[in-house]
Amino acid sequence: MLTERQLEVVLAVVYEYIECGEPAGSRTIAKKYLRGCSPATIRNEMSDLEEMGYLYQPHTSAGRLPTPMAYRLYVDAIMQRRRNPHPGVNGWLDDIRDQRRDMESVLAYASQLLGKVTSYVGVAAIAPLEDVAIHRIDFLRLGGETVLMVIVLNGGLVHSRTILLPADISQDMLDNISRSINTIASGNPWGQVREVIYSYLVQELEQIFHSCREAIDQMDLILSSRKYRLFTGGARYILALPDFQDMGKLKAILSLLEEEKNLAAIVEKCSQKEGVRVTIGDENPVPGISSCSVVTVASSTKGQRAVLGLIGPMRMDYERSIALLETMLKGLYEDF
Amino acid sequence: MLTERQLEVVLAVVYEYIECGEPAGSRTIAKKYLRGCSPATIRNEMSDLEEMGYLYQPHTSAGRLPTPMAYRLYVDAIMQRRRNPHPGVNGWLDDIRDQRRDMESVLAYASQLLGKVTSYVGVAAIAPLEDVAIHRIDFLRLGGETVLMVIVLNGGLVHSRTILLPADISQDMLDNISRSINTIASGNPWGQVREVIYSYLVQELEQIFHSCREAIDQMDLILSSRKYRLFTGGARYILALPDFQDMGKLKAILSLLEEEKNLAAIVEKCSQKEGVRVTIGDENPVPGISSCSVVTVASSTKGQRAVLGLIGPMRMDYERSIALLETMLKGLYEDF
DNA sequence: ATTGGCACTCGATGTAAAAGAGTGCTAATA
DNA sequence: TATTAGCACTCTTTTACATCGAGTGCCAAT
Repeated sequence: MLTERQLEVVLAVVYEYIECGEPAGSRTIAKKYLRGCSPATIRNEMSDLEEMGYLYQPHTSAGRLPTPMAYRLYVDAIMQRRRNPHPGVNGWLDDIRDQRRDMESVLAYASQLLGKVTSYVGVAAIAPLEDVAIHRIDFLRLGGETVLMVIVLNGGLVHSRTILLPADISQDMLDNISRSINTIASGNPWGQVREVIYSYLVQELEQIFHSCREAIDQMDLILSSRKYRLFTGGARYILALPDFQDMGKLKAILSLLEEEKNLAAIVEKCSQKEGVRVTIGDENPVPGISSCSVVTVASSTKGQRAVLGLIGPMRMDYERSIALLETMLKGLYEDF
Repeated sequence: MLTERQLEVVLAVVYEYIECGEPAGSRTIAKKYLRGCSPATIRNEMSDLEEMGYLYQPHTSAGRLPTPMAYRLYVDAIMQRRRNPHPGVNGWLDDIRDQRRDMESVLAYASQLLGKVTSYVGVAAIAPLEDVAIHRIDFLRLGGETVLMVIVLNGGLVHSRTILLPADISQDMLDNISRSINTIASGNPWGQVREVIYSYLVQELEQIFHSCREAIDQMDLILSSRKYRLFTGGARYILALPDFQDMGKLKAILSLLEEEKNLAAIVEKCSQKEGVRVTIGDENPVPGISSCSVVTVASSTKGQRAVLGLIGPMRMDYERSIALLETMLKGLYEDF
């Protein structure tokens, strides 16, 4: 569909706009990217490309801007190419290694780092895989009717949830229950042991079984829904970007970050396949950030699925973002 | 120092500015607040008040704005008065009761609620008191060298931390250690049992003691530092306020929210005494938000110190904010 | 098919005048 | 002596208008 030169022009416009943040004129493109052509030629091509939906003018006397279609073209082109690892990541990873123990704080820190070095919003997320084995389940009486249920999955992911259990079940009884449950569950995925545990609880705790309903429900919630645990960082840095001087956009993105649900939708959508994924503008499942792009990289090992991501303006530096995320996730996986 | 009428004028200017967000002119003040005087009289008073440092003009032909001193006067006046409970809080508390179990999620939700209904930034924090008794300490082997240490305090506060312990200490051994420690610690504050636990670990775990160093360190960190666990919510709503149209201020406040350390400083300072505390502009320990005010209310029970707060522009609605926080904290304490 | 030339468009920038809000001062007043 | 009306003055905001310049579209020449 597109001639060789048209492709060159589109990519040049995208590149130029990502670099400089201003509409690219025919003159600039001719001089910086297609030396063989005159501005007039570029103008003709641009005019055609505008009809085709790749470019548009904010007003008559301005240069051309890329449409989401053009960004898509550009990103697909990048993805074909071989990427170099992002420099500097190793140093940051050393920082992480030095100071952080558990997955939670590693990811929290990683998301902040991502935000800081890119000026976009950093995202990190982790969720258990469907078939992850349970490592152990413990119950700790907090006092009164409340009991803390701690579920540790193989791979080190820890979930804790407060549930209500009758006050007359002592800690010793809880320990016994936990021991029995662990005998059944430990090393197996929830799907395989759910029924067994259920019937164990039914017969063992007959008299108080109705109260255990909630424990089972919560286990289901944690172990079946496989919700992502989300971390974001660096929101403050986007304020410096020219693209977010508009309060409307700013509000949309801050709302997104505060609404766990929407952020989860984005991460979920992006993480369906392994590796890098770029979602441009309207391709995002969340309305309101249709002028933003999301770059994510996902990977699974040891029963967990981890996602690192960056949310930035549509004219974000895709090439660098992708390289950074890939290098970082790879580095993190070497440690954990 | 201030005559009766001067006081009236200052308070009127503050009130007017809080209400309308624009500099108050002599005419307005005379018409809306001091009917007995003419604008010219008010002008004279204002001029004196400006010399005294209570008011200032952004430029010659504008009305007067309150200085932090004036806000202080205004807030002190409010604090003298009896406050009515904030309406609507009971409904929100019902929401919280229905859906949330543990302190963590209650406070997270509360902070979001506070932000949403005021358009300021909501803050919630909780920390153990110095003499809080330990309820129990457990160790859960996560796999490899990592062990999850869970410390439950009387009152329901739960701290967990991943520590490293040699892989050859089995879960059974961990359970034994935990049992012994709990026999010593349960029901007592850390300060009283620290040494006993220390020497127990020394003699019991002689051969691996050096590895337990970290466990003790982490206990100290959690139990002695009594750091606040912080929650913030509603940052997105301040974007709509005219006071935060300025990117500089916005950046300052977002940075504050992302920097746990600074936020902790604010909460700590505000929570030194019981009840309501208002910190205006420069009175805040954190530079950068010198154009903001912080209203907090603190209270201690059951071994915990809880703080609710609002961070808003200096011209925030102090009266409503104070009422809201007081009503809310009181309501939360009835439940927990 | 490409290019140079040129008229045209439209936002950005700058300047000047007018409008409006509010003050400070002075002289009159109670 | 404290208050007030009146008025000149200051400074921002708004509006209008001219200018500039980047960039286009189109046409005729190559």
